[in-house]
Amino acid sequence: MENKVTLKELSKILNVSISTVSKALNDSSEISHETRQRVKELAKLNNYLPNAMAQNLKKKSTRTIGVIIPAILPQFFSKVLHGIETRANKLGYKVIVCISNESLEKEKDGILTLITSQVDGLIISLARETQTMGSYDHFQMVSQYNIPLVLFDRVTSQIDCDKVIIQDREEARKATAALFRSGCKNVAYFSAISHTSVDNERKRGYEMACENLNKRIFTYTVETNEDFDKFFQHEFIKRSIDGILVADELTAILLMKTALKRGLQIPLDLSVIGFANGTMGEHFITSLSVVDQRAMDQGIQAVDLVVDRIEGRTKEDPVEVSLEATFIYRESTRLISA
Amino acid sequence: MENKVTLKELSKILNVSISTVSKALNDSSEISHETRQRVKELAKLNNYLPNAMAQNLKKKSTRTIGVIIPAILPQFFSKVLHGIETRANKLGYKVIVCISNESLEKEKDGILTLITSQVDGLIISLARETQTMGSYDHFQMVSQYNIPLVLFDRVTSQIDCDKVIIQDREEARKATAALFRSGCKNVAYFSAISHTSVDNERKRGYEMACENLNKRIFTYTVETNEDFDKFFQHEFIKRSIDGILVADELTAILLMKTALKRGLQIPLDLSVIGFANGTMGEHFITSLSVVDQRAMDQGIQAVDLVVDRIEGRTKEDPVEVSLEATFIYRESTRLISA
DNA sequence: CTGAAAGCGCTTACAG
DNA sequence: CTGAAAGCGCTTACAG
Repeated sequence: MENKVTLKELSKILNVSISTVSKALNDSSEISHETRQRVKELAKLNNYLPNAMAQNLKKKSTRTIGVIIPAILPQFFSKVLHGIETRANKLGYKVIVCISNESLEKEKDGILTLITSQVDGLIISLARETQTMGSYDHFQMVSQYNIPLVLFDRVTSQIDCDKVIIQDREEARKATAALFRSGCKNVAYFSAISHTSVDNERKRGYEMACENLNKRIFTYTVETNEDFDKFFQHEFIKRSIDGILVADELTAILLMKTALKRGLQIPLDLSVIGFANGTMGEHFITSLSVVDQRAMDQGIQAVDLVVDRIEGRTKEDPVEVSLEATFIYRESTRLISA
Repeated sequence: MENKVTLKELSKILNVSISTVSKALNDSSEISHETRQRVKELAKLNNYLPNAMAQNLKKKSTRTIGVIIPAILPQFFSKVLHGIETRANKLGYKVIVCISNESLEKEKDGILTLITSQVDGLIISLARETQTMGSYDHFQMVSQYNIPLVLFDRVTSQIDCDKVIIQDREEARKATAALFRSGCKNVAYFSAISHTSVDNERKRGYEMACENLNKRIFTYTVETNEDFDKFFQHEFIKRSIDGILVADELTAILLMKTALKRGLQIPLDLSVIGFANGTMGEHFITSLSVVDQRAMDQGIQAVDLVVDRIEGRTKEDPVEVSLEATFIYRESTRLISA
């Protein structure tokens, strides 16, 4: 009922000017110690909170970071968001979140909304549709408005900005090689996120490993449960596949589920390695060996990069942070000799 | 480089007043059709975007909803957030997210930050520490500043505001009764979220079911893996427990994992029902029967309630929406006769 | 040490 | 139909 208290009201009560109140609350050395005390007491008494809109308008900084993620349900993205939120808060920044839902249009809207909201910086992982269409015009706004931008995980060389990624290609290559080393004869690649940058990279890494060892390449796009069934009925048998690298966690779990239901033994009949490191893969029986995408670290790094830009600590050239991923050895793979 | 365009600059180029530009962009009927066209064209040409800080300061509305969740990693909360974000966007609101990390202090900070940010409304699920200590003083600020508030899932009768919950007590009672009906002789209650409102309610519902049927009550608080091992070594045998109601998904999974590792059969030797409805329980082998907490719906309802308040569509009295949860029958329970 | 004034970028009565 | 003016709640040179 009593509603917001303003500097003006405090100044009236104390019979001093608004300027004095403002300076006192900001601990300006211009103001006498005694006045500072009086002002602060009254402010606390009235639960005074500044109006950030007014402050920001004046200071031309909102201490807010805008974040656009393609989805929030895959644990990878909620972990990154956790990293972003925690780090941003520690550095005194708020976070406004938009979810693009893998849609180019919603990503565009998100960018406009966030620029309008005067965010000091942006952290974005590209929508699948955006990457499929290769449509990046909407990022011109970002550079025109001179807003520091960090891309993570789903990135593109077509946008000139700071980036955070893991070494997807190299990790996929190593994981594939490890499967062969553990005794697999025919290793396939599964993905439900085709056309994303990370999928391209991982697939390429997989292919490189196969080429190096003169192995045949088998890549599959899977979307529905039937795709899995079909795979096991035909390709799995025909190609004698006994190892699979999977580009995302949920797909890896669905794959293993189908295999187990069909009476296959993991990792004896079929070895599996997944990407990302989620609770689901960790607790599944059999537990999933994974390339840890270091979600939390990606979030933290992205914040550090964007804040460095905002606060002018980075010189001109774009920075690309390529985190070294770690392989987590679990039950879905046979012992791998170093 | 070129940086933000303002009304003033547009007005200079067109040789009209700032007021005219503003009105034209807002499609005011005061302005001639021709001028409107000219203004809009120039605005588009220059990628003009309004400064929301200035607009909000004037209009005293930010069309922003502040959200505080205790955690984001449990899928329940990221699903709710997804519901909130989607619905809020559809209604033209932005979302600022704070994560309290189950800490009272961070919850307080979050509230101050969000009030300072002039959010039009708040959606909060209480931190565990807040509920444990029963410390709700920081909510006085919210009512003093007259900010519409909706509590969801973790709520308290001590705060007078709109609420969204599921009927935790009744659902727990029904689930427990169902376990007995399916043939269980001794049903226990497991929780890793003790002292939260939802835990209290679910425990109470469990107890009611036991009392109704003259069954003994066994409640356990579990935090570590050892707790599970200890349980199976002692209590499980001593009490001949063959059914367990679990207050959260992860605990249910860890419980089943331990049971399966010890060679028990689910649901033959042990039936399990969990709360929340996550991907993990769905895909676990054996899949988990659950009370669906309707995460997405809770988020949507919370937004509707808070927006109704913001836009003055609700009269005085607090509204409590109590969603009917649905039971999802899966493999972790024996067939339950109606 | 204190205060008057200008201004951040908008919107909106009000006058013409 | 257009524009001058006031004001949203702050901050910050500048004067005194």
